[in-house]
Amino acid sequence: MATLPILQHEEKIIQTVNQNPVVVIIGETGSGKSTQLSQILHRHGYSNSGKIAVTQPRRVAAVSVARRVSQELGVHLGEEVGYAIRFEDRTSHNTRIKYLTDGVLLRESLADPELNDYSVVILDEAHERSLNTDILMGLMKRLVKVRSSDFKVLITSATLDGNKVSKFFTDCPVLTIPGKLYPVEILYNKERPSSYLESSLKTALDIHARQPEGDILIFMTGQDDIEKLVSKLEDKVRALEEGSCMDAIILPLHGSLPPELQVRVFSPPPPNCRRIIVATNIAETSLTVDGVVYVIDSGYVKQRQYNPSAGMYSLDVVQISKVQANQRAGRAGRTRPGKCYRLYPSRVYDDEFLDATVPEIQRSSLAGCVLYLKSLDLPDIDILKFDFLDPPSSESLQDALKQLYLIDAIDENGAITNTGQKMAELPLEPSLSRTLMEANNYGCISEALTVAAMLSAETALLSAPGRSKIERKRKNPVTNLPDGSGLGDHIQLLQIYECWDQTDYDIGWCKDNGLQVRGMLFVRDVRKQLSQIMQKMAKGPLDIRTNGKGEEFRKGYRNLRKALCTGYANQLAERKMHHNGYRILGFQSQVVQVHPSSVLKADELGKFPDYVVYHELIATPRPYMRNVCSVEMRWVVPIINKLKTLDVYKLSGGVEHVEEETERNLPDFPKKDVDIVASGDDRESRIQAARERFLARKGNK
DNA sequence: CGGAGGGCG
Repeated sequence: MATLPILQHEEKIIQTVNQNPVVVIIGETGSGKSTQLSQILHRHGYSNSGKIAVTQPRRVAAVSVARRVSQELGVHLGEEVGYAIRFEDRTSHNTRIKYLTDGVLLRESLADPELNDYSVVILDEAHERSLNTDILMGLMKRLVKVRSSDFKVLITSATLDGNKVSKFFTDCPVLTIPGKLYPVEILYNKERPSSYLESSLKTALDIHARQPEGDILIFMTGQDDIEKLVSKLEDKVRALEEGSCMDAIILPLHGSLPPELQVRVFSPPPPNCRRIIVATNIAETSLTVDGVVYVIDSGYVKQRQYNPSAGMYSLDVVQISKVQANQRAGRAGRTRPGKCYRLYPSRVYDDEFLDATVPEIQRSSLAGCVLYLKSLDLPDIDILKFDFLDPPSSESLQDALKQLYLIDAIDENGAITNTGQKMAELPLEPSLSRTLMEANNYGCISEALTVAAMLSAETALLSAPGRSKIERKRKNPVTNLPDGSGLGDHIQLLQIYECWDQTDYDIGWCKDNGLQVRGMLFVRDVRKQLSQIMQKMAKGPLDIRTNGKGEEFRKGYRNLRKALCTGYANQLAERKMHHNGYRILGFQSQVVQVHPSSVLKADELGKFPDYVVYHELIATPRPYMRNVCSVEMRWVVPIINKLKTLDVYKLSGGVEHVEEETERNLPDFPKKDVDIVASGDDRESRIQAARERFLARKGNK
């Protein structure tokens, strides 16, 4: 234990913490910061007046670090040392050191914004800049002022942006704790390769043929590239003359790989055999592979980003940041000196890579975040001027306000409503919380709970190897899986869960139908958690039983779809007259399609419904609505009316300067477009009226 | 008809 570098700095750390409310700790990999900082503070009495909280961006980390620390202190996990993650709280009144995910601490701060349980909060892995950690940093900055002397905040960060964090916390001190990494030699390509797939292949084979033993870790961007590279590597390795060099096994590693295949990277290779692991950035932080001596870094990563003016996400391949490049290189030096082959020139690293990854808060829709901050009701905090380490654009904040207004979470002045306050209690995206609120009024809360839970797990539902097969199955009536009665994907998700429910949560049934067991169990947990929160809010019994093909089924799921329409008022689309493209309402004008994987059915004329709500817009690179639900025009009318009263300036509390009225894209078909649609009649006139009022309002500005 | 990096309540 004495070998951990951080322990040699114990005195300095305590002295600095004594004298400062906030301290930034730059702890390199292997410094022991995650396990030792809490213990050091504990030893020096910081846990006497309250608990020491240590946040982690990931659950597994919170659990495993807590376990380690409890062992080191020789106590039972859950006593002096415990952890809290979603669905699981292993702490007691004895707990002095509590590891928790950043999300859990945020939830706790909803109940007690001053976090009076804690004397110290350590935000670990803050350099990863997770959305929740960024919000927490903003809250901590306020809290150290409010709670003054008895409260300490420690933030761990990376070398490259430690000073930035320090500046944010009014120039607090920065302590650097060296790590225990072995040196890693960095080798650059002279030029950027035309194909980083081919370049990785060549580099890997080169290492395999010429370098001493040690595993190779290759960072690629996604499943597709990984599969291609794995198969090429297998061909080449097989073609090598026997005995000319050692054996090699090739292992893919990415998130949609089933867990039993993921854990293969944790078992050591047979003797005289080299492992070549081809991974996404899952191997950058989430999973640590032992035995890696060589890293091949493509310099790219797949990143999800949100465009607030279009209300759309895209998944793009982008260049990594310097922090990421260093993190990747560090993976080669965990067991002995290693080498990192960067498939790009050093000038690209120097001149083109950003210092740090663009924080998630600048790449996400902020509706949930803004609702959360509003619900805290901090008198001294103005949401639009909330002090973030890296503030999101005002465009993004206004988009969030607009969305929250459309789903009744805030009023026209931007103040949180009673509905909004309740919505914030639910661990869901605002659209889904709003759907639950509404479903409660329509007597379909059970169905809505299921839909919300299913969508919370969505990506974890389909098993990886059969993904494309399942997608085909979704269309193909040969399968036993229900088809959403043609009404869309939300309904299908509900029906799938109800089928599973009827098998008494049979695991075999999941496997037979190509559904991930872990994903479905997660859905059941989420549904239970949501039910409990709803019961508590209702202050009375709520019929949350799953009742299979009951009332809602017979009524064409009308109540549920109506509730979804209200919840997704900010994600509404109207079909173009002459084809099956949709225009989305409330964002800048654009035409989108229903995602090909959708089970939404066209009518006998081949037309989709006039109106749908969608769970997500994704450009890949063509714009699609993913997970759509058919809704009726008369449910849509009040939403269109609300869109007309939208005044972002007022929503912002009249304080923020709004540059220019963004186009609302209210329904306004060109005159020549006289294609007759099912519900044509009074739709046309309403649309015309809406258009005129909108234009009139615009003219007034 | 298209494609899914990672993570959290």
